[in-house]
Amino acid sequence: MYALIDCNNFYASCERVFNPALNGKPVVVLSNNDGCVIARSNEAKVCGIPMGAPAFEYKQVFEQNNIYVFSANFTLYADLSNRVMTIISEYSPEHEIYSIDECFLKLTGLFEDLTTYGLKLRNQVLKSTGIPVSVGIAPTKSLAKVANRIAKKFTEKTGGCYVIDTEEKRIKALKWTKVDDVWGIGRRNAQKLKSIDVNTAYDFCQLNKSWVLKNMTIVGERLQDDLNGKPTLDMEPLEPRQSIATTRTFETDYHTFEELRERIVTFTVSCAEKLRHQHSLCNTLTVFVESNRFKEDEDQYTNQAVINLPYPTSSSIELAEFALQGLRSVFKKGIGYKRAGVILMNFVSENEYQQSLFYKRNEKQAHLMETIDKINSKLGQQKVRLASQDQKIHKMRQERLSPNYTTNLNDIIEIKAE
DNA sequence: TCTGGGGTCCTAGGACCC
DNA sequence: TCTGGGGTCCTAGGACCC
Repeated sequence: MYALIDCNNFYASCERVFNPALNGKPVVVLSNNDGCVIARSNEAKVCGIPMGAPAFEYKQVFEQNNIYVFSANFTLYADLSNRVMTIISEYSPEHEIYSIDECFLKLTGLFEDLTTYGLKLRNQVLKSTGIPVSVGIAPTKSLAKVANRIAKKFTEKTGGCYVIDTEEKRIKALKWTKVDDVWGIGRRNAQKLKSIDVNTAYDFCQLNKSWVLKNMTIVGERLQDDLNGKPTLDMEPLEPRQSIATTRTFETDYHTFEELRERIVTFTVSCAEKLRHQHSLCNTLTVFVESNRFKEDEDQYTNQAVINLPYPTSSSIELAEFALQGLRSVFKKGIGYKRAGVILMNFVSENEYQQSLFYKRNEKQAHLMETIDKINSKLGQQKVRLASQDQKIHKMRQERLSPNYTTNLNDIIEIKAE
């Protein structure tokens, strides 16, 4: 059996942990730049705020419904996520952290009643972290997803844990699940399926196998098997990332090369730090720039430069030089740039990689990077940085940022005695 | 005025080989 | 009129996830 543990409205729940006055109140969390809604408490969902809603369009709705609005505080969310995952991972020798707020467990050799087990897990996470989670348990991963949905939807009835352990329950659950809500069936395929009158997960499972293979590739075929109770999607081991990206939408449009340059260098350094953290070197670097697609009356332009590096590296200095080379080749005057980014890919391990006949890895720089990483991890991000980076830590709009309760001593919660 | 960010996997088609 | 056959590797773009 597999269990899927999913945090309820995770970011909104994180904001509530140290601010219990928010319990029972509608809460939304906004993306970077306070752009879009990326998390909603149940109360906010009831107010009709969709996922991804542009904040400025919903300003009135926020006010009319007394909604508590927060800028995304990813430092806080990442820290609370780690706490939740630590607890969950103690419940089984095999766990897979699927996203910041979801974790699969493989359950083998359990003697305990599964519902009891799930409820115990749920209660411990809630008690230890303040984060409410839902637990779904079933014979396959995709069915555990379905079970989780039921647990979340009918929290009062289920107590937040639902188990699919009989064929009757499986059929009933699949008939209840709309085809658009199936894990792995996105907008495109849902549309296609509905056009042939396939409306529920159950209908999808009844479909002819060759139709599924032809129209939804092997991905669809695997999903169908998995939903039919034949475990096809297994636990995936934790691997280093295959690509690392830093991309941003700017607060205003940039028109000059210099403005873009310092941002691109900072993006590159941020990617390089993550690259070194997983002990990889990269072989390919992509730089892209985009104009403001919402200003339809202005000239639109997007371009990217893909640079195949002459030797694999993780040095911020070297990568920044390549990134600037890329930026120079895509930069065009007279455009208002609204978004840009850097993507690293084609990684090799720091310890085993093909050396070049003509270039040698700069060992001095590798040591320098190690030292900079150590200083920054001790004294705070970007304390040591390249001169070509932003001179200021770049200000994005974050008007409603909550304190870093758990990661900054100055933000630690105060408890006042009467 | 304002509209996010970071990932993975699969396939078709091009370029190449003999 | 007619234009082979069988491979591999790479990449861009699509579809999906959170």
